[in-house]
Amino acid sequence: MGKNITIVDIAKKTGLSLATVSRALNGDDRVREGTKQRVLEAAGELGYQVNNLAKSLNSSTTNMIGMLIPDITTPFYGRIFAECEKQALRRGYVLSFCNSFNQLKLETHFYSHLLAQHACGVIQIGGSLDQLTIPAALQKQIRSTAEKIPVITSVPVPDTQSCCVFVDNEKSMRTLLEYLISLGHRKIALVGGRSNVRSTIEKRRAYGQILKANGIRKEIICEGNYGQEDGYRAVKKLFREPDPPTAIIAITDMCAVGVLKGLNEMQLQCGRDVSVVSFDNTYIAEMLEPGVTSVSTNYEILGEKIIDILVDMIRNEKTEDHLDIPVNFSIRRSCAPAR
Amino acid sequence: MGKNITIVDIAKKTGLSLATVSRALNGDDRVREGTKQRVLEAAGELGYQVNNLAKSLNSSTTNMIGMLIPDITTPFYGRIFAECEKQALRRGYVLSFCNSFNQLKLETHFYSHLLAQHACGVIQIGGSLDQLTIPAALQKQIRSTAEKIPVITSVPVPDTQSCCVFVDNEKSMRTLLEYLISLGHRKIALVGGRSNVRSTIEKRRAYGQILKANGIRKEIICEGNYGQEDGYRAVKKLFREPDPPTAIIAITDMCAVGVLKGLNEMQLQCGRDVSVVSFDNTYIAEMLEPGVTSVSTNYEILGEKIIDILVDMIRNEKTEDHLDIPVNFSIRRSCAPAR
DNA sequence: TTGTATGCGTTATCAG
DNA sequence: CTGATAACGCATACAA
Repeated sequence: MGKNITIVDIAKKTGLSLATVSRALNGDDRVREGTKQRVLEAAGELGYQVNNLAKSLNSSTTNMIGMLIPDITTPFYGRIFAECEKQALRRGYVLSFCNSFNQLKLETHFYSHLLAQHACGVIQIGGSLDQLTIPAALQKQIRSTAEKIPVITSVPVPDTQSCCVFVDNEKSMRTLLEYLISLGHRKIALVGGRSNVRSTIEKRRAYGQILKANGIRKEIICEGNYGQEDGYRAVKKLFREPDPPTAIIAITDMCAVGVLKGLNEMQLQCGRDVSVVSFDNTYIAEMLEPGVTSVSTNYEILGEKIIDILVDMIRNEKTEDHLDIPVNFSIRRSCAPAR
Repeated sequence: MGKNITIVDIAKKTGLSLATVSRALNGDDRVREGTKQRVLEAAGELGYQVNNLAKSLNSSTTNMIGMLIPDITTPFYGRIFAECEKQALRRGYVLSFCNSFNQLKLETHFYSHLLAQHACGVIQIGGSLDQLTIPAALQKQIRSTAEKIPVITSVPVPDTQSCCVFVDNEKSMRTLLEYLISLGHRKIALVGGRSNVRSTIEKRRAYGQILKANGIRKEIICEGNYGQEDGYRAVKKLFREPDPPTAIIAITDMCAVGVLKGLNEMQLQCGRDVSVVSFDNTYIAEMLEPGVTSVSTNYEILGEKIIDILVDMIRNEKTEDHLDIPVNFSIRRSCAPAR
């Protein structure tokens, strides 16, 4: 590993000063075209590589945005990440990313890391943030981080300058329910989801309100988690009891997978005997047989909004206070009129 | 945004010198326990945050490893990434990651970025690397990068110091084929995959050799891509012709999804009329109905090896030259004896 | 248009 | 054990 090549070397080689070389390299106007060429040429010959560390240290600013997500192997979060990355690149920023796996320690650690690296902004989606009461340690970390750099969270954090880009769970739930009700369903179960997770709570609240508004008394809620097993277990239970639902709302696409497995085992046909819909509208919903009708926020727009707002904050510009992200609703073959 | 708090501030507050503060902060032995406490306390009170930029600039070393992957939203690459991240964190390194989307420009750009950030190592899996002849621009970039920092690739790059951690496609194919043959199948189709992708070429070569070794003449190869549509299309075509296969090997789990859809439409039952297996063994294979028998390298071990070797290279230690990563074979309900 | 000198926050070297 | 000072590579205010 030979010595690093720096602008000093270029200066020597060209006989110019550091300042001129620096300016030429950064496309400063006030440098003669000829000199600029000389510098660029010398840089190429020497195999010069900028050192962003020095650059950032000097300017005390980077183009790195941190992104904290529970689990990127999940199609839902994976998609959100990919959209954010795309937008960030477009705006000249780089995303530095970390799986939190819902571990508080990893989360707070990542915030410190970002601060140490002088990231120019942070995005956290889900994780411990989703708990009904955000852990004090995380709250504190976010608070102190937000004093230095812009922070965007998927859930509002009290007493903080962080900005919340929220997903409208009420609207999604309304979309699903109105669809099912329009098909004549009145016994509709909501399957999966923990009662200490904010988004689930919001969905359940909307579920209750909308049912009531439509004159439906019966709420069927199956507590669980967000995976395949949870949908499976719920179905098994629901259809062993008398008066089972005619339609099922799965809390995630993965949960719907289990629902379909369960129905299948019980010789019930999805899309004929029982209607199934789900949240998240990832490729999983499309992949199933039959394809499952599913709803989510529009991922492209979500990613765009998140990055737009963050970049606005970074550049100290005005930023939208209200945002209305449209819903992505795909009707597939998993539903039929109630009989 | 108030002024940054640095060790200078701590030095002032404690009346110590910069050097001592620095040492105390880094847990240097040769500093009195009492002073250390004073420093730590002051740091806490001031809300001091290390500046890794300065640190790295000075030591000209970071703990950041770059990882370049085609598309992280894919369960296959997502899993590999997650395993690498886990191992990297365990070893005290941070992964900086970029989706290449198979775009040459993004790839070379990412290499420059990593060099500029003084990453301590790079991992590239797939992408343009998978093309039969690696694009010259990428090859050049890898070559010059590998002169400065360790590089690990999923495919050997000629004339380079980069290290290749390869996946044994032959072994995987053998596992699948021997299983099918042991069930009595002799008309086995290989569905999906482009003929200019190295891993596919390797799989096809193994497919041909193993069939021949078992006295099977007939090779049925359906060119395509790696998605759902490709499996679907292939099945439609295969079963419209006379003498269709009794077993299908899908080039990926996603491809198997399409295969199942196609069979379903043609009233053929997977796991009874036709046997289906696939590569990658991601949760997709498990999710399908019926679950699809699938094979892959062991992801945990792959991630571990990759990071172990890279870290060895970073620390200039000896590194394994040969690595034998075991195969992950899950038998599910998608196969039956040939009739 | 170009050059000089200084600082960004740390660590390392050399002296006490 | 502790302190002063010089790097690390770059950008910029100020001077020419």
